[in-house]
Amino acid sequence: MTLKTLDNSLEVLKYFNKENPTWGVRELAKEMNISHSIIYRILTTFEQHGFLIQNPETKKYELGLRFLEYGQMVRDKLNLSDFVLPIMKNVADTVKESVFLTWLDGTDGVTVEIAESSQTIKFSVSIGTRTPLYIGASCKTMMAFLPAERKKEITDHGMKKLTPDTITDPDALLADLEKIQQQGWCFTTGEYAHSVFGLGVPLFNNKREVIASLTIAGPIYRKPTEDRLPEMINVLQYGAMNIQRYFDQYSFKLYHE
Amino acid sequence: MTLKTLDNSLEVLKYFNKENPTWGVRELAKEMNISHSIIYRILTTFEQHGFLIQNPETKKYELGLRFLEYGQMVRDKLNLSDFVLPIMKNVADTVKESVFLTWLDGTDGVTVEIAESSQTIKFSVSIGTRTPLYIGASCKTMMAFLPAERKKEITDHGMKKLTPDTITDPDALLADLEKIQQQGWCFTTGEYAHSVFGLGVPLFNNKREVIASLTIAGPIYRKPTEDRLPEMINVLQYGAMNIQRYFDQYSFKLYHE
DNA sequence: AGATTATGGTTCTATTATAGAAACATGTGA
DNA sequence: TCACATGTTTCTATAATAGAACCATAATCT
Repeated sequence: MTLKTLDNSLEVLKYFNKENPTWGVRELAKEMNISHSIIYRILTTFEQHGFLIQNPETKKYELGLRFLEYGQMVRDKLNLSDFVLPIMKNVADTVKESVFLTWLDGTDGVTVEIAESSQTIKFSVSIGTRTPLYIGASCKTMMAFLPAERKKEITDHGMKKLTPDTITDPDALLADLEKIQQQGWCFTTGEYAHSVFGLGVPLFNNKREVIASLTIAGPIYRKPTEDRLPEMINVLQYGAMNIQRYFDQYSFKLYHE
Repeated sequence: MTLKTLDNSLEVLKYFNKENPTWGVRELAKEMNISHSIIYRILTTFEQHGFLIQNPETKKYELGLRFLEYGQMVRDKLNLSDFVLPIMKNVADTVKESVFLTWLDGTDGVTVEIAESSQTIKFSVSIGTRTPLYIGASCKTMMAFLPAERKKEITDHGMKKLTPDTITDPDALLADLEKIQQQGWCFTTGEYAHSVFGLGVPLFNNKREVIASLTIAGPIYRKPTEDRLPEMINVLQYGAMNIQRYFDQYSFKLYHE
Protein backbone atom coordinates (compact mmCIF):
# COMPACT_ATOMS: atom_id res chain seq x y z
CA MET A 1 0.00 0.00 0.00
CA THR A 2 2.57 2.56 1.09
CA LEU A 3 6.28 2.64 0.34
CA LYS A 4 8.09 1.06 3.26
CA THR A 5 11.47 2.49 2.34
CA LEU A 6 10.16 6.05 2.11
CA ASP A 7 8.08 5.48 5.20
CA ASN A 8 11.13 4.39 7.19
CA SER A 9 13.17 7.26 5.83
CA LEU A 10 10.64 9.89 6.86
CA GLU A 11 10.45 8.21 10.25
CA VAL A 12 14.21 8.70 10.53
CA LEU A 13 13.80 12.41 9.80
CA LYS A 14 11.49 12.75 12.79
CA TYR A 15 14.40 12.06 15.10
CA PHE A 16 15.97 15.37 14.06
CA ASN A 17 14.28 17.80 16.40
CA LYS A 18 15.19 20.72 18.63
CA GLU A 19 16.24 18.46 21.47
CA ASN A 20 18.33 16.20 19.24
CA PRO A 21 19.46 18.24 16.24
CA THR A 22 22.44 16.06 15.34
CA TRP A 23 22.78 12.31 15.04
CA GLY A 24 25.60 9.92 14.27
CA VAL A 25 24.83 6.83 12.18
CA ARG A 26 25.20 4.18 14.88
CA GLU A 27 23.80 6.48 17.55
CA LEU A 28 20.55 6.92 15.64
CA ALA A 29 20.47 3.24 14.64
CA LYS A 30 20.64 2.24 18.29
CA GLU A 31 17.92 4.74 19.23
CA MET A 32 15.62 3.38 16.54
CA ASN A 33 16.58 -0.28 17.00
CA ILE A 34 17.48 -0.58 13.33
CA SER A 35 20.60 -1.86 11.62
CA HIS A 36 23.12 0.94 11.19
CA SER A 37 23.58 0.02 7.53
CA ILE A 38 20.01 1.01 6.86
CA ILE A 39 20.33 4.29 8.71
CA TYR A 40 23.56 5.01 6.89
CA ARG A 41 21.94 4.58 3.49
CA ILE A 42 18.97 6.72 4.46
CA LEU A 43 21.11 9.53 5.86
CA THR A 44 23.46 9.63 2.87
CA THR A 45 20.56 9.66 0.43
CA PHE A 46 18.95 12.57 2.25
CA GLU A 47 22.33 14.26 2.28
CA GLN A 48 22.69 13.96 -1.48
CA HIS A 49 19.47 15.90 -1.83
CA GLY A 50 20.42 18.60 0.65
CA PHE A 51 17.85 17.59 3.28
CA LEU A 52 20.63 16.63 5.66
CA ILE A 53 24.25 17.68 5.93
CA GLN A 54 27.11 15.86 7.51
CA ASN A 55 29.57 17.72 9.69
CA PRO A 56 32.90 16.75 8.10
CA GLU A 57 34.62 16.81 11.47
CA THR A 58 32.22 15.06 13.79
CA LYS A 59 30.68 12.99 10.95
CA LYS A 60 27.30 13.61 12.52
CA TYR A 61 24.25 14.57 10.47
CA GLU A 62 21.85 17.50 10.89
CA LEU A 63 19.05 19.18 8.96
CA GLY A 64 20.11 20.81 5.67
CA LEU A 65 19.23 24.02 3.90
CA ARG A 66 16.81 22.28 1.56
CA PHE A 67 14.20 22.55 4.30
CA LEU A 68 14.56 26.32 4.26
CA GLU A 69 13.43 26.27 0.65
CA TYR A 70 10.39 24.09 1.16
CA GLY A 71 9.49 25.77 4.44
CA GLN A 72 9.45 29.16 2.78
CA MET A 73 7.33 27.85 -0.09
CA VAL A 74 4.72 26.73 2.43
CA ARG A 75 4.86 30.10 4.16
CA ASP A 76 4.46 31.90 0.87
CA LYS A 77 1.49 29.72 0.05
CA LEU A 78 -0.21 30.55 3.33
CA ASN A 79 0.60 34.22 2.71
CA LEU A 80 -0.56 35.25 6.13
CA SER A 81 1.93 38.07 6.65
CA ASP A 82 0.12 40.61 4.50
CA PHE A 83 -3.37 40.57 5.88
CA VAL A 84 -3.69 38.24 8.85
CA LEU A 85 -0.56 39.24 10.75
CA PRO A 86 -1.63 42.90 11.10
CA ILE A 87 -4.94 41.76 12.59
CA MET A 88 -3.07 39.51 15.00
CA LYS A 89 -0.71 42.34 15.95
CA ASN A 90 -3.70 44.53 16.64
CA VAL A 91 -5.13 41.96 19.03
CA ALA A 92 -1.71 41.47 20.63
CA ASP A 93 -1.32 45.22 21.19
CA THR A 94 -4.79 45.51 22.69
CA VAL A 95 -4.50 42.66 25.17
CA LYS A 96 -0.72 43.05 25.63
CA GLU A 97 -0.13 39.32 25.19
CA SER A 98 1.19 37.12 22.38
CA VAL A 99 -1.29 35.97 19.73
CA PHE A 100 -0.98 32.77 17.68
CA LEU A 101 -2.56 31.36 14.57
CA THR A 102 -2.67 27.57 14.72
CA TRP A 103 -3.45 25.34 11.78
CA LEU A 104 -5.19 21.97 11.91
CA ASP A 105 -2.97 19.26 10.45
CA GLY A 106 -4.19 15.72 10.97
CA THR A 107 -4.23 15.07 14.72
CA ASP A 108 -1.97 18.02 15.51
CA GLY A 109 -2.14 21.78 15.63
CA VAL A 110 0.72 23.63 13.91
CA THR A 111 1.69 27.20 14.78
CA VAL A 112 1.80 29.07 11.48
CA GLU A 113 1.93 32.74 12.52
CA ILE A 114 2.84 34.66 15.63
CA ALA A 115 2.27 38.21 16.85
CA GLU A 116 4.38 38.63 19.95
CA SER A 117 3.44 40.68 22.95
CA SER A 118 5.54 43.78 23.53
CA GLN A 119 5.92 42.88 27.17
CA THR A 120 9.28 41.56 28.33
CA ILE A 121 7.68 38.52 29.96
CA LYS A 122 5.64 36.79 27.28
CA PHE A 123 4.69 33.39 26.03
CA SER A 124 6.83 32.49 23.07
CA VAL A 125 6.87 29.53 20.66
CA SER A 126 8.35 29.24 17.19
CA ILE A 127 6.57 28.81 13.89
CA GLY A 128 6.07 25.18 12.91
CA THR A 129 5.55 23.96 16.47
CA ARG A 130 3.35 20.87 16.49
CA THR A 131 1.05 19.96 19.39
CA PRO A 132 -1.49 17.14 19.77
CA LEU A 133 -5.05 18.38 19.44
CA TYR A 134 -6.09 17.45 22.97
CA ILE A 135 -3.61 19.83 24.62
CA GLY A 136 -4.03 23.54 25.26
CA ALA A 137 -6.49 26.23 24.24
CA SER A 138 -5.39 26.64 20.60
CA CYS A 139 -5.72 22.93 19.89
CA LYS A 140 -8.76 22.03 21.98
CA THR A 141 -10.61 24.91 20.34
CA MET A 142 -10.18 23.11 17.03
CA MET A 143 -10.76 19.61 18.34
CA ALA A 144 -14.07 20.72 19.85
CA PHE A 145 -15.45 21.41 16.39
CA LEU A 146 -14.33 18.16 14.78
CA PRO A 147 -16.87 15.41 14.03
CA ALA A 148 -17.28 12.82 16.77
CA GLU A 149 -15.46 10.06 14.91
CA ARG A 150 -12.32 12.17 14.59
CA LYS A 151 -12.47 13.06 18.26
CA LYS A 152 -12.66 9.35 18.99
CA GLU A 153 -9.62 8.64 16.80
CA ILE A 154 -7.63 11.07 18.89
CA THR A 155 -8.78 9.84 22.28
CA ASP A 156 -8.29 6.22 21.21
CA HIS A 157 -4.79 6.91 20.00
CA GLY A 158 -3.53 7.37 23.55
CA MET A 159 -2.86 10.65 25.30
CA LYS A 160 0.19 11.82 27.21
CA LYS A 161 0.40 14.52 29.85
CA LEU A 162 2.60 17.52 29.05
CA THR A 163 1.88 18.91 32.52
CA PRO A 164 -0.10 17.59 35.50
CA ASP A 165 -3.02 19.71 34.23
CA THR A 166 -3.24 18.09 30.79
CA ILE A 167 -6.56 16.27 30.52
CA THR A 168 -5.95 12.66 29.49
CA ASP A 169 -9.21 11.07 30.59
CA PRO A 170 -11.32 10.58 27.39
CA ASP A 171 -14.67 11.23 29.07
CA ALA A 172 -13.46 14.35 30.87
CA LEU A 173 -11.94 15.62 27.62
CA LEU A 174 -15.11 15.00 25.58
CA ALA A 175 -17.22 16.80 28.19
CA ASP A 176 -14.76 19.70 28.12
CA LEU A 177 -14.89 19.83 24.31
CA GLU A 178 -18.67 19.80 24.37
CA LYS A 179 -18.61 22.91 26.56
CA ILE A 180 -16.03 24.60 24.32
CA GLN A 181 -18.11 23.97 21.23
CA GLN A 182 -21.21 25.45 22.85
CA GLN A 183 -19.58 28.61 24.17
CA GLY A 184 -17.39 29.09 21.09
CA TRP A 185 -14.12 29.66 22.92
CA CYS A 186 -11.66 27.76 25.10
CA PHE A 187 -9.80 29.00 28.14
CA THR A 188 -7.07 26.85 29.66
CA THR A 189 -4.35 27.22 32.27
CA GLY A 190 -1.23 25.12 32.56
CA GLU A 191 -2.21 22.39 30.09
CA TYR A 192 0.49 22.97 27.53
CA ALA A 193 3.13 24.45 29.79
CA HIS A 194 3.04 24.81 33.51
CA SER A 195 2.88 28.58 33.90
CA VAL A 196 0.88 29.54 30.80
CA PHE A 197 -2.74 30.46 30.17
CA GLY A 198 -4.42 30.34 26.76
CA LEU A 199 -7.64 31.61 25.22
CA GLY A 200 -8.64 30.30 21.79
CA VAL A 201 -11.42 30.69 19.22
CA PRO A 202 -11.96 28.60 16.06
CA LEU A 203 -11.71 29.54 12.37
CA PHE A 204 -13.54 27.73 9.60
CA ASN A 205 -13.32 27.08 5.87
CA ASN A 206 -16.19 27.77 3.49
CA LYS A 207 -17.75 24.42 4.34
CA ARG A 208 -17.92 25.35 8.02
CA GLU A 209 -15.25 22.82 8.88
CA VAL A 210 -12.75 24.00 11.47
CA ILE A 211 -9.31 24.59 9.92
CA ALA A 212 -7.50 26.85 12.37
CA SER A 213 -7.67 28.74 15.64
CA LEU A 214 -6.67 32.14 16.95
CA THR A 215 -5.22 32.16 20.44
CA ILE A 216 -4.05 34.59 23.10
CA ALA A 217 -1.42 33.21 25.47
CA GLY A 218 0.61 34.63 28.30
CA PRO A 219 2.16 33.94 31.69
CA ILE A 220 -0.31 32.59 34.19
CA TYR A 221 0.23 35.40 36.69
CA ARG A 222 -1.30 37.79 34.15
CA LYS A 223 -4.29 35.57 33.38
CA PRO A 224 -7.56 37.51 33.17
CA THR A 225 -9.78 37.52 36.21
CA GLU A 226 -13.27 36.12 35.71
CA ASP A 227 -14.83 39.56 35.30
CA ARG A 228 -12.22 40.63 32.71
CA LEU A 229 -12.33 37.42 30.69
CA PRO A 230 -15.39 38.45 28.60
CA GLU A 231 -13.52 41.56 27.48
CA MET A 232 -10.56 39.50 26.27
CA ILE A 233 -12.90 37.08 24.53
CA ASN A 234 -14.48 40.04 22.79
CA VAL A 235 -11.20 41.37 21.46
CA LEU A 236 -10.17 37.91 20.30
CA GLN A 237 -13.47 37.21 18.58
CA TYR A 238 -13.32 40.55 16.80
CA GLY A 239 -9.88 39.68 15.44
CA ALA A 240 -11.08 36.19 14.50
CA MET A 241 -14.05 37.69 12.67
CA ASN A 242 -11.74 39.80 10.53
CA ILE A 243 -9.50 36.86 9.74
CA GLN A 244 -12.55 34.74 9.00
CA ARG A 245 -13.71 37.36 6.52
CA TYR A 246 -10.35 37.08 4.75
CA PHE A 247 -10.60 33.29 4.69
CA ASP A 248 -14.10 33.43 3.25
CA GLN A 249 -13.15 36.04 0.68
CA TYR A 250 -10.28 33.99 -0.71
CA SER A 251 -12.19 30.72 -0.16
CA PHE A 252 -9.31 29.74 2.00
CA LYS A 253 -8.13 26.30 1.39
CA LEU A 254 -5.54 24.41 3.30
CA TYR A 255 -6.91 20.97 3.56
CA HIS A 256 -6.81 18.71 6.52
CA GLU A 257 -6.55 14.92 6.15
CA MET B 1 24.91 2.52 -2.77
CA THR B 2 22.02 4.90 -2.25
CA LEU B 3 18.38 4.10 -1.71
CA LYS B 4 16.66 4.21 -5.06
CA THR B 5 13.14 4.46 -3.64
CA LEU B 6 14.03 7.39 -1.40
CA ASP B 7 16.06 8.93 -4.18
CA ASN B 8 13.08 8.78 -6.55
CA SER B 9 10.77 10.11 -3.89
CA LEU B 10 12.92 13.15 -3.16
CA GLU B 11 13.17 13.72 -6.89
CA VAL B 12 9.39 13.82 -6.99
CA LEU B 13 9.38 16.49 -4.27
CA LYS B 14 11.50 18.73 -6.46
CA TYR B 15 8.60 19.13 -8.85
CA PHE B 16 6.70 21.04 -6.19
CA ASN B 17 7.98 24.59 -6.66
CA LYS B 18 6.64 28.10 -6.86
CA GLU B 19 5.77 27.75 -10.53
CA ASN B 20 4.06 24.39 -10.06
CA PRO B 21 2.80 24.23 -6.48
CA THR B 22 0.15 21.57 -7.10
CA TRP B 23 0.25 18.28 -8.99
CA GLY B 24 -2.24 15.56 -9.80
CA VAL B 25 -1.03 11.96 -9.79
CA ARG B 26 -1.17 11.30 -13.51
CA GLU B 27 -0.15 14.84 -14.36
CA LEU B 28 3.11 14.49 -12.43
CA ALA B 29 3.65 10.94 -13.67
CA LYS B 30 3.46 12.15 -17.25
CA GLU B 31 5.82 15.05 -16.52
CA MET B 32 8.39 12.69 -15.00
CA ASN B 33 7.83 9.85 -17.45
CA ILE B 34 7.09 7.42 -14.65
CA SER B 35 4.20 5.04 -14.08
CA HIS B 36 1.41 6.77 -12.22
CA SER B 37 1.22 3.89 -9.74
CA ILE B 38 4.68 4.77 -8.49
CA ILE B 39 3.90 8.45 -8.19
CA TYR B 40 0.68 7.62 -6.41
CA ARG B 41 2.47 5.54 -3.80
CA ILE B 42 5.12 8.20 -3.28
CA LEU B 43 2.61 11.03 -2.93
CA THR B 44 0.38 9.14 -0.49
CA THR B 45 3.34 8.12 1.65
CA PHE B 46 4.52 11.73 1.85
CA GLU B 47 0.98 12.71 2.65
CA GLN B 48 0.78 10.30 5.57
CA HIS B 49 3.76 12.07 7.08
CA GLY B 50 2.40 15.58 6.51
CA PHE B 51 4.97 16.53 3.87
CA LEU B 52 2.24 16.76 1.26
CA ILE B 53 -1.49 17.34 1.52
CA GLN B 54 -4.18 16.43 -0.93
CA ASN B 55 -6.91 18.88 -1.78
CA PRO B 56 -10.01 16.77 -1.15
CA GLU B 57 -11.89 18.53 -3.94
CA THR B 58 -9.36 18.72 -6.75
CA LYS B 59 -7.50 15.59 -5.52
CA LYS B 60 -4.28 17.40 -6.32
CA TYR B 61 -1.30 17.38 -3.99
CA GLU B 62 0.72 20.27 -2.58
CA LEU B 63 3.37 20.91 0.07
CA GLY B 64 2.26 20.25 3.64
CA LEU B 65 2.80 21.94 6.96
CA ARG B 66 5.49 19.50 7.99
CA PHE B 67 7.95 21.59 5.99
CA LEU B 68 7.12 24.59 8.16
CA GLU B 69 8.38 22.63 11.12
CA TYR B 70 11.66 21.52 9.59
CA GLY B 71 12.23 24.86 7.90
CA GLN B 72 11.90 26.67 11.20
CA MET B 73 14.27 24.23 12.87
CA VAL B 74 16.91 25.06 10.28
CA ARG B 75 16.27 28.79 10.78
CA ASP B 76 16.58 28.41 14.53
CA LYS B 77 19.81 26.53 14.08
CA LEU B 78 21.29 29.28 11.94
CA ASN B 79 20.04 31.77 14.54
CA LEU B 80 20.91 34.73 12.38
CA SER B 81 18.05 36.96 13.52
CA ASP B 82 19.61 37.98 16.81
CA PHE B 83 23.03 39.18 15.79
CA VAL B 84 23.50 39.06 12.04
CA LEU B 85 20.20 40.60 10.95
CA PRO B 86 20.78 43.88 12.85
CA ILE B 87 24.13 44.22 11.11
CA MET B 88 22.48 43.59 7.76
CA LYS B 89 19.74 46.12 8.56
CA ASN B 90 22.40 48.65 9.39
CA VAL B 91 24.05 48.16 6.01
CA ALA B 92 20.65 48.28 4.30
CA ASP B 93 19.78 51.56 6.00
CA THR B 94 23.12 53.10 5.08
CA VAL B 95 23.08 52.22 1.39
CA LYS B 96 19.26 52.33 1.09
CA GLU B 97 19.17 49.00 -0.73
CA SER B 98 18.26 45.42 0.22
CA VAL B 99 20.96 43.26 1.81
CA PHE B 100 21.14 39.45 1.59
CA LEU B 101 23.01 36.70 3.36
CA THR B 102 23.59 33.77 1.04
CA TRP B 103 24.76 30.37 2.17
CA LEU B 104 26.90 27.96 0.18
CA ASP B 105 25.10 24.64 -0.31
CA GLY B 106 26.74 22.25 -2.74
CA THR B 107 26.70 23.90 -6.14
CA ASP B 108 24.06 26.46 -5.18
CA GLY B 109 23.74 29.57 -3.08
CA VAL B 110 20.75 29.69 -0.72
CA THR B 111 19.32 32.96 0.60
CA VAL B 112 19.10 32.53 4.37
CA GLU B 113 18.48 36.06 5.65
CA ILE B 114 17.20 39.31 4.20
CA ALA B 115 17.26 42.95 5.30
CA GLU B 116 15.01 44.83 2.94
CA SER B 117 15.53 48.33 1.72
CA SER B 118 13.05 50.88 2.98
CA GLN B 119 12.63 52.26 -0.52
CA THR B 120 9.44 51.44 -2.36
CA ILE B 121 11.34 50.13 -5.38
CA LYS B 122 13.67 47.44 -4.12
CA PHE B 123 15.12 44.10 -5.07
CA SER B 124 13.21 41.37 -3.26
CA VAL B 125 13.64 37.60 -3.04
CA SER B 126 12.36 35.16 -0.45
CA ILE B 127 14.30 33.11 2.05
CA GLY B 128 15.30 29.69 0.78
CA THR B 129 15.82 30.84 -2.81
CA ARG B 130 18.38 28.63 -4.53
CA THR B 131 20.66 29.88 -7.32
CA PRO B 132 23.52 28.16 -9.17
CA LEU B 133 26.92 29.42 -8.02
CA TYR B 134 27.92 30.86 -11.39
CA ILE B 135 25.10 33.41 -11.45
CA GLY B 136 25.02 36.83 -9.81
CA ALA B 137 27.15 38.72 -7.31
CA SER B 138 26.16 36.79 -4.18
CA CYS B 139 26.98 33.43 -5.74
CA LYS B 140 30.04 34.30 -7.82
CA THR B 141 31.57 35.90 -4.74
CA MET B 142 31.50 32.47 -3.13
CA MET B 143 32.48 30.49 -6.20
CA ALA B 144 35.55 32.68 -6.64
CA PHE B 145 36.97 31.40 -3.37
CA LEU B 146 36.34 27.72 -4.00
CA PRO B 147 39.21 25.39 -4.88
CA ALA B 148 39.85 24.96 -8.61
CA GLU B 149 38.44 21.42 -8.76
CA ARG B 150 35.10 22.52 -7.41
CA LYS B 151 34.96 25.40 -9.87
CA LYS B 152 35.58 22.87 -12.60
CA GLU B 153 32.76 20.63 -11.35
CA ILE B 154 30.40 23.55 -11.72
CA THR B 155 31.54 24.69 -15.15
CA ASP B 156 31.59 21.09 -16.40
CA HIS B 157 28.09 20.49 -15.16
CA GLY B 158 26.60 22.77 -17.83
CA MET B 159 25.47 26.34 -17.38
CA LYS B 160 22.22 27.99 -18.34
CA LYS B 161 21.55 31.67 -18.93
CA LEU B 162 19.03 33.36 -16.63
CA THR B 163 19.41 36.58 -18.63
CA PRO B 164 21.43 37.51 -21.73
CA ASP B 165 24.12 38.84 -19.36
CA THR B 166 24.67 35.57 -17.50
CA ILE B 167 28.21 34.37 -18.20
CA THR B 168 28.11 30.81 -19.49
CA ASP B 169 31.51 30.57 -21.17
CA PRO B 170 33.77 28.58 -18.77
CA ASP B 171 36.94 30.51 -19.62
CA ALA B 172 35.28 33.90 -19.32
CA LEU B 173 33.76 32.84 -16.00
CA LEU B 174 37.06 31.57 -14.59
CA ALA B 175 38.82 34.80 -15.57
CA ASP B 176 36.02 36.77 -13.92
CA LEU B 177 36.29 34.68 -10.75
CA GLU B 178 40.05 35.18 -10.67
CA LYS B 179 39.51 38.92 -10.61
CA ILE B 180 36.83 38.67 -7.93
CA GLN B 181 39.08 36.61 -5.71
CA GLN B 182 41.90 39.14 -6.02
CA GLN B 183 39.83 42.24 -5.34
CA GLY B 184 37.75 40.55 -2.64
CA TRP B 185 34.36 41.68 -3.93
CA CYS B 186 32.06 41.10 -6.91
CA PHE B 187 29.92 43.64 -8.74
CA THR B 188 27.43 42.44 -11.34
CA THR B 189 24.59 43.91 -13.34
CA GLY B 190 21.74 41.98 -14.91
CA GLU B 191 23.16 38.48 -14.46
CA TYR B 192 20.51 37.12 -12.15
CA ALA B 193 17.62 39.31 -13.23
CA HIS B 194 17.50 41.77 -16.05
CA SER B 195 17.19 45.03 -14.15
CA VAL B 196 19.17 44.26 -11.01
CA PHE B 197 22.67 45.08 -9.81
CA GLY B 198 24.49 43.22 -7.05
CA LEU B 199 27.59 43.76 -4.94
CA GLY B 200 28.88 40.83 -2.86
CA VAL B 201 31.68 40.00 -0.45
CA PRO B 202 32.61 36.55 0.93
CA LEU B 203 32.40 35.13 4.46
CA PHE B 204 34.54 32.28 5.75
CA ASN B 205 34.56 29.56 8.40
CA ASN B 206 37.42 29.07 10.83
CA LYS B 207 39.34 27.05 8.29
CA ARG B 208 39.27 29.96 5.83
CA GLU B 209 36.89 28.12 3.54
CA VAL B 210 34.15 30.27 2.02
CA ILE B 211 30.74 29.41 3.49
CA ALA B 212 28.56 32.42 2.73
CA SER B 213 28.36 35.88 1.18
CA LEU B 214 26.90 39.25 2.06
CA THR B 215 25.30 41.11 -0.82
CA ILE B 216 23.73 44.46 -1.60
CA ALA B 217 21.21 44.42 -4.44
CA GLY B 218 18.89 46.93 -6.03
CA PRO B 219 17.30 48.17 -9.23
CA ILE B 220 19.83 48.85 -11.95
CA TYR B 221 18.84 52.49 -12.35
CA ARG B 222 20.15 53.12 -8.84
CA LYS B 223 23.42 51.27 -9.40
CA PRO B 224 26.44 53.12 -7.96
CA THR B 225 28.52 55.18 -10.33
CA GLU B 226 32.16 54.20 -10.58
CA ASP B 227 33.30 56.92 -8.20
CA ARG B 228 30.70 55.97 -5.59
CA LEU B 229 31.29 52.21 -5.79
CA PRO B 230 34.28 52.19 -3.38
CA GLU B 231 32.09 53.80 -0.73
CA MET B 232 29.47 51.07 -1.08
CA ILE B 233 32.15 48.40 -0.97
CA ASN B 234 33.40 49.96 2.22
CA VAL B 235 30.03 49.86 3.94
CA LEU B 236 29.51 46.27 2.82
CA GLN B 237 32.93 45.12 3.96
CA TYR B 238 32.44 46.76 7.33
CA GLY B 239 29.18 44.83 7.78
CA ALA B 240 30.85 41.63 6.57
CA MET B 241 33.67 42.16 9.05
CA ASN B 242 31.21 42.31 11.93
CA ILE B 243 29.40 39.20 10.75
CA GLN B 244 32.72 37.44 10.26
CA ARG B 245 33.63 38.24 13.85
CA TYR B 246 30.40 36.58 14.98
CA PHE B 247 31.14 33.52 12.84
CA ASP B 248 34.65 33.23 14.23
CA GLN B 249 33.47 33.71 17.78
CA TYR B 250 30.94 30.92 17.61
CA SER B 251 33.19 28.83 15.37
CA PHE B 252 30.37 28.93 12.92
CA LYS B 253 29.69 25.67 11.33
CA LEU B 254 27.29 24.89 8.58
CA TYR B 255 29.06 22.45 6.40
CA HIS B 256 29.08 22.34 2.68
CA GLU B 257 29.29 19.07 0.76
C1' DA C 1 -28.27 9.93 -23.36
C1' DG C 2 -24.50 7.20 -24.48
C1' DA C 3 -19.70 6.94 -25.63
C1' DT C 4 -15.21 8.50 -24.79
C1' DT C 5 -11.60 9.84 -22.14
C1' DA C 6 -9.93 11.78 -18.47
C1' DT C 7 -8.97 11.15 -13.43
C1' DG C 8 -7.45 8.80 -8.67
C1' DG C 9 -7.05 4.44 -6.74
C1' DT C 10 -6.17 -0.91 -6.52
C1' DT C 11 -4.38 -5.45 -7.54
C1' DC C 12 -1.11 -8.62 -9.10
C1' DT C 13 3.61 -10.86 -9.72
C1' DA C 14 8.22 -10.86 -11.96
C1' DT C 15 11.95 -8.38 -10.95
C1' DT C 16 14.83 -5.72 -8.37
C1' DA C 17 16.12 -3.12 -4.58
C1' DT C 18 16.64 -3.57 0.21
C1' DA C 19 17.71 -5.56 4.90
C1' DG C 20 20.86 -7.02 7.85
C1' DA C 21 24.82 -9.51 9.06
C1' DA C 22 29.62 -9.41 8.61
C1' DA C 23 33.76 -7.28 7.54
C1' DC C 24 36.68 -3.22 6.88
C1' DA C 25 39.06 1.23 7.89
C1' DT C 26 39.98 4.56 11.06
C1' DG C 27 40.32 6.91 15.38
C1' DT C 28 40.46 7.12 20.42
C1' DG C 29 41.12 6.16 25.01
C1' DA C 30 42.94 2.72 28.47
C1' DT D 1 49.22 -2.30 22.43
C1' DC D 2 44.78 -3.67 22.82
C1' DA D 3 39.94 -2.97 22.98
C1' DC D 4 36.21 -0.71 21.44
C1' DA D 5 34.15 2.95 19.53
C1' DT D 6 32.97 5.14 15.01
C1' DG D 7 31.54 5.61 9.69
C1' DT D 8 31.65 2.94 5.49
C1' DT D 9 31.42 -1.09 2.23
C1' DT D 10 30.29 -5.65 0.63
C1' DC D 11 27.41 -9.53 0.09
C1' DT D 12 23.02 -12.26 -0.78
C1' DA D 13 18.54 -14.15 0.86
C1' DT D 14 14.49 -12.03 1.16
C1' DA D 15 11.07 -8.82 0.96
C1' DA D 16 9.56 -4.67 -1.22
C1' DT D 17 8.86 -2.34 -5.41
C1' DA D 18 7.82 -1.47 -10.45
C1' DG D 19 4.76 -1.37 -13.81
C1' DA D 20 1.14 -3.25 -16.43
C1' DA D 21 -3.60 -4.05 -16.22
C1' DC D 22 -7.68 -3.06 -14.07
C1' DC D 23 -11.57 -0.66 -11.46
C1' DA D 24 -14.61 3.27 -10.17
C1' DT D 25 -16.01 7.64 -11.07
C1' DA D 26 -16.45 12.09 -13.03
C1' DA D 27 -16.25 15.18 -16.82
C1' DT D 28 -16.52 15.99 -21.78
C1' DC D 29 -17.75 15.18 -26.31
C1' DT D 30 -20.94 13.25 -29.97
